[in-house]
Amino acid sequence: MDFKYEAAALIAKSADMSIDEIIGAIEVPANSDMGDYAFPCFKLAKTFRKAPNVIASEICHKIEKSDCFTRIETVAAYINFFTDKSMYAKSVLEKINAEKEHYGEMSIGQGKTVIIDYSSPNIAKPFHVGHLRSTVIGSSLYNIFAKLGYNCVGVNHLGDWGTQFGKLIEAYKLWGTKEDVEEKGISELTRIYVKFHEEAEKDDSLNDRARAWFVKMQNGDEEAITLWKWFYDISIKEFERVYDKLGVKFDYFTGESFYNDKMDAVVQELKEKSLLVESNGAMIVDLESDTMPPCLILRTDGGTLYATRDITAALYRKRTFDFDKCLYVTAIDQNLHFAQWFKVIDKMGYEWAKDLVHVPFGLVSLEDGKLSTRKGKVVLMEDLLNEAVKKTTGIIDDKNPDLPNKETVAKQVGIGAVIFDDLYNGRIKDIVFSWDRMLNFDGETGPYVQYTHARATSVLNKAGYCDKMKENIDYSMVIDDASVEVFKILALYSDKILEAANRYEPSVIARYLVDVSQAFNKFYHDNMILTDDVVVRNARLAVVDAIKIVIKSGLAILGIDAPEQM
RNA sequence: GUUUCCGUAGCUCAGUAGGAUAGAGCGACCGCCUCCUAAGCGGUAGGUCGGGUGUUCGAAUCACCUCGGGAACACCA
Repeated sequence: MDFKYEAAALIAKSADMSIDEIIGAIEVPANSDMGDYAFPCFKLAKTFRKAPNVIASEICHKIEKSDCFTRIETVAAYINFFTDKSMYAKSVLEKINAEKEHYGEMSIGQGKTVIIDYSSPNIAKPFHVGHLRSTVIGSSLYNIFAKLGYNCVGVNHLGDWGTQFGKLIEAYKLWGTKEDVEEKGISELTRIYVKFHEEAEKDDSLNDRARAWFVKMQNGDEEAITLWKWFYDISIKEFERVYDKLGVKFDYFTGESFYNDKMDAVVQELKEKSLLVESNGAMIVDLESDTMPPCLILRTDGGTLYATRDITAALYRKRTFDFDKCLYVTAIDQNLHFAQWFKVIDKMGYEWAKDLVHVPFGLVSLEDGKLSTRKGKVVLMEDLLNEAVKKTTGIIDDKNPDLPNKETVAKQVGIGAVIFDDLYNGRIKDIVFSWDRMLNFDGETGPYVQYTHARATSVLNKAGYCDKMKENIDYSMVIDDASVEVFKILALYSDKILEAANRYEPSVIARYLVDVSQAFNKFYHDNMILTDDVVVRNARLAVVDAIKIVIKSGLAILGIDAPEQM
């Protein structure tokens, strides 16, 4: 039973309109004194040529009786519906109990593919807090679209090709040793990379030698490729360690190098379509008629660029996966870049250019300014995660010293806190990294949601909750305000997933989980669950069980574990 | 200069396909564990929704202007 749909159907019949015209306008009033669902009649004023409040009362008069609602009344231009509380409780709880972890899933994405390009760090550079956003936002979008039934393809478009590797090879030849690189990994590669830039300031010939190395790489020179592959493997090993901690997965690690041998054909295609023009020695696609700066395709020396590789990758992905959407989760400062090459795809005559979506997020900076690998001004991802786990361990020792699996829980909670913090606010917001905020576990945080889940689990365990208790539940036992508030929120789950997908905004889910948690904690506070009255007890346990299912499911969407105890 | 993003409580932010008295959390102050996990719950204090004009029955939400902050803008990614 869908109460919102039922309300829309009643209005539609009474006003002689279609349900589709009505249902989008149905609201859930902020204050339950005004009902559980409401329909504002202002918009009908023009069609009916009457005052909104007159329309409201006329429609209201004609509405037929329904078992779903105990009361339907008019307040000014609003028609307010008061649900039959126990029927409402029954419909929400039975649905969740029947669907379990599949509750909230939809099939609108059935047979469609969405590619999500996320994380995509540069090889040979440290994985720092600036990389967290793309990683967790993309990973969460993957889960969100999967809930809608889409076939999701997660791609880590590694920055693993380009002149920077020529620089690295030259730097290694000059100042590096096999032992140091093997022992210290990326930090050693970073050291010699930074040194290269310092030295190149004084001696420009270093840059020439670096470019020469890159040309060798492109031509498959054995020494160059061996070194490159070595740096690549070292980096991937460190990245994998971070991904494991974060619980993030990818279907493909096809980075930029993957497209090295596929770009010639694209350049050729651009030429054939007369889009490529020469400008100051470089080859560009002119976008003046689209009020954008030109898109650079080939450098003066014939080398490819970022845009060349992205265009090539998009064509490859369309051919290989025939996607319905391809999402690029990158920082907002790349806005122009994406707008430019999306336009180039469009100019090439591909109608699917409209399916390419840049999902931008705000910049991360430190309290004293920008993150900078070269200046050593970074907070490493591993340090952050370790610190969060350490802090959590301390809290557990303090609050729940006898907790079993302490280490596992500390990881789940500490890392959950970091992920949740990133996903809680709108992705477009800039973030100033703060240890204090990151390690605060009170209020609207991951640990708060996890704690709520642990509390719910604890009650269920104490009750020895089992299938037998789910039989013959008397839903009239859970019609108090706190319970009804819980049902209203639980009923919104699939709407929220859909909204999160439409807006490419995981924060919709994160905020929803806080709403669920707040509703539960109020319910928990107001209602003694484990009472002697078995009828009341079983009804309340059903509420707790439903909440547990939804919180666990929602946290999973964000990529966060839901410990049973903490 | 052009383009673009942002501006809501002391701080961090929700709320923007226009709708019933602008919401949380943190911080501050005051309460609540002989009762299911106090990483919790309740309460108090705190707001010219940057400013202006317009559209509308109705604007934090839309349009135009303006102020303030960030970012991008040719051979890096």
